[in-house]
Amino acid sequence: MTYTAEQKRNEAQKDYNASLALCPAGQLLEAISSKWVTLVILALVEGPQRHSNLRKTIPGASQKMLTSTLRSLERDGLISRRITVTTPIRTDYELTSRGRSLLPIVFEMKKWAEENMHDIGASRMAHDRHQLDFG
Amino acid sequence: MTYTAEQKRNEAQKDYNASLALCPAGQLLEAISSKWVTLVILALVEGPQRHSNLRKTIPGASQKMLTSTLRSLERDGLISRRITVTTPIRTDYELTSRGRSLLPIVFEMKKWAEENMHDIGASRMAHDRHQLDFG
DNA sequence: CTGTATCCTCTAAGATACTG
DNA sequence: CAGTATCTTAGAGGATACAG
Repeated sequence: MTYTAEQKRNEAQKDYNASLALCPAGQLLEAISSKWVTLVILALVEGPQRHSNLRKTIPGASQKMLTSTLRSLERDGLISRRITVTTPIRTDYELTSRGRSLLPIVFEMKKWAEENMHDIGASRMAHDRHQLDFG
Repeated sequence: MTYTAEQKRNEAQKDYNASLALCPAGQLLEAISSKWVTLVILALVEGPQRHSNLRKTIPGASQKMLTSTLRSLERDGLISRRITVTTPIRTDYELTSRGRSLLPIVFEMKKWAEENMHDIGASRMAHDRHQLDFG
């Protein structure tokens, strides 16, 4: 049985993905770059927040997404969860020191996003219009 | 017709998503945080690269994903594409100045990821083991 | 070499309802 | 209030074949 160059390349890809998955950065970038991670971290900058409070602060996230984002961050040791067994129950989320070590990056991303939002919007429109004309 | 508090909250969410989508940061974070964006940008740090070269540098990405990532970055004005009409055809991708303005952030993310990869791996294992025992 | 088009699968994520 | 479970669906992404 023979392979084309294309097929060989596909095999190489599979091997690569199976073993190292991605470059060192890649693994964590996925964890950090989830749609809501940055927003949750920013919401916790000022201090511990209750679950219900986070929902108000980040109305774009469904409860399901919020919970799963929080679980994921907890698993990675970026936030901690403290439960107070009252009725009704109460839970507070807080950045760990490792979570706080991400703050400089998160702030920079926020800053960059705010500074470039306008221009990127313009680029997109220009690009899309060009697609309409010639695409 | 009456609504429960839960339903009202869901409605509020929809409105929010429909109008502002997300906070200023959110819009762009999605663009930046795609699985391959960081890797492509890092691959272009040293200078322009051909399509085939990028495939070699980032073997984890299928051609489809690579192309669509490149298109997305081009649309946002973060990279430029120059085509040379020879046979076979040749295309080179290069960071624009706006793309280069992302480099400090990308480097910091890479650095953070490398520094914390080990500890986060440990946290995950501990967390997962706990789940097995008590979850 | 660089890309597009097709098909197909599988997961992310929303809606909803329910438990402690 | 905080969280889980279930159902369902849109879309991301892989495999493959083809085109300029």
